Amino acid sequence: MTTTVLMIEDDLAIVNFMTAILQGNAYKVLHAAKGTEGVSMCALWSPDVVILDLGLPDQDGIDVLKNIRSWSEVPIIVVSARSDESEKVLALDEGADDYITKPFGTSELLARIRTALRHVKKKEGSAGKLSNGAFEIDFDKRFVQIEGKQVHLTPTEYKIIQLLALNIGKVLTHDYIAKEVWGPYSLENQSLRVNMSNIRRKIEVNPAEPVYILTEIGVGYRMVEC
Amino acid sequence: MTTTVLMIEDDLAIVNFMTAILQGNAYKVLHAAKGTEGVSMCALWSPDVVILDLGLPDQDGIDVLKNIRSWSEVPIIVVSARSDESEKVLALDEGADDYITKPFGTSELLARIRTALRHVKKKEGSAGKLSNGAFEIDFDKRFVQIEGKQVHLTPTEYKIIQLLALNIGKVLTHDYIAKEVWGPYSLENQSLRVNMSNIRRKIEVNPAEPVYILTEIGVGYRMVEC
DNA sequence: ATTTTTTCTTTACACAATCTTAACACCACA
DNA sequence: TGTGGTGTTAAGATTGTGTAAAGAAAAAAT
Repeated sequence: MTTTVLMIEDDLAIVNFMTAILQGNAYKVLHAAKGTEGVSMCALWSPDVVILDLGLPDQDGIDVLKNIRSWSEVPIIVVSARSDESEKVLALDEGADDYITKPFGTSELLARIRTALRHVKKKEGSAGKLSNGAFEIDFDKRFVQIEGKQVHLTPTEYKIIQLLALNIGKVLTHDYIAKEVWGPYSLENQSLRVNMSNIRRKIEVNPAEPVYILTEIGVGYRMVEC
Repeated sequence: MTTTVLMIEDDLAIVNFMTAILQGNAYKVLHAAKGTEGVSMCALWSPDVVILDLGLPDQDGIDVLKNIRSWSEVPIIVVSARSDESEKVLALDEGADDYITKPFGTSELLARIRTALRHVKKKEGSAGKLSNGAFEIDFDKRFVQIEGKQVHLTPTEYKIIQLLALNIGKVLTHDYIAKEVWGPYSLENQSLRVNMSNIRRKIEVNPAEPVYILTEIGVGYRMVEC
């Protein structure tokens, strides 16, 4: 389970330098040079942490911050050459988890990344496996079994079922699931219905009377405990 | 629900200044001048956030940090006059949630406090549970049980029952419930009566003699505490 | 580079759940 | 015996959901 860092930064010198450092510390590094590109990469790859430079050429960095924060809770560390207090306050209040002023030491950045990651790790709780009656899911191996037999799920189906399993017992709204799975792109979420139907055909004995994933009409879906 | 800040700081000038600022922003402020005192006050008062100055006279600030972190997950914002990178890294890795170097602006500190508080809020979830005799409602999971058995509620029914549960013991007027559930459009609400009847059929043993939700004739409805 | 396979999205429609409205029964009380 | 407030039931209208199928897009294989 490698940790992925998305760097949204236009200065190539910094990018190359930081990429080397991060890779040397066993992080996988993604890079976007523009804000718009950064937003879509964030949706596509779901990184574990985002490093955002506010001094981007194409778009106000704060807008990128707001955009990502509107549909994702990924930790965002803002990096800026400006040390105005007003900008710091703005960034932090718009949802940034940290704000570092250039120039900064690499070991400090690494430490702040570790700090940001601590927060999400705690939330996710225990990874590993979950067994719930005849239903089993292994998050590490990306593996779903039903009554001992493996079922094959497409990437989208797996994302959905993983989300429900990580929040077992809780009702997740259509909106929330859609944002987590598809990112900021507002598809008129019939895809979710179709996917759920396909999932049920694969994991339920009788898809018309589901046992594992129930519908809360008008609200969303819930994976039942036990 | 006031938010409490514990300041562990020996410089009285800073303490007085910061206390004024924090109180001006509706925080309740506790203060400890020594590390040992800080640890015990933290245990005693369970503040929502700790501001820790590393330059304490009696004890190494890092030890205070380690101590608190060994038994509490309260957000700790470290403040220091030293800007060594090594100290920052050490503090962050020992569990500090942030590190600010003196001198810093008050609005930045306030923003960082808000950021730290966001994290715990997220982790705590929203509301929690309420159990009232054989009646149980879990707001987080959107789950209602009566005598251990789950009852299925429609969206409207759930909104109503949630409203009553959140104001348990209080009488809520027809008008108030209608506005909360259906918005400002004042429909001549027979729907509320119908919904209440349906709710009672689901949660009461004998709907004709309700136990959980009582009618206050001419006024509204009330969920009784039991 | 081209074909084959898989996956994703959209459309359409049947069916089920929910909401609203209306009609009426009931009870307390004057 | 009315009257006002309330509870219950039923029916149509509305909205939400599940499923199948087909074309588009992406990934894998040749």
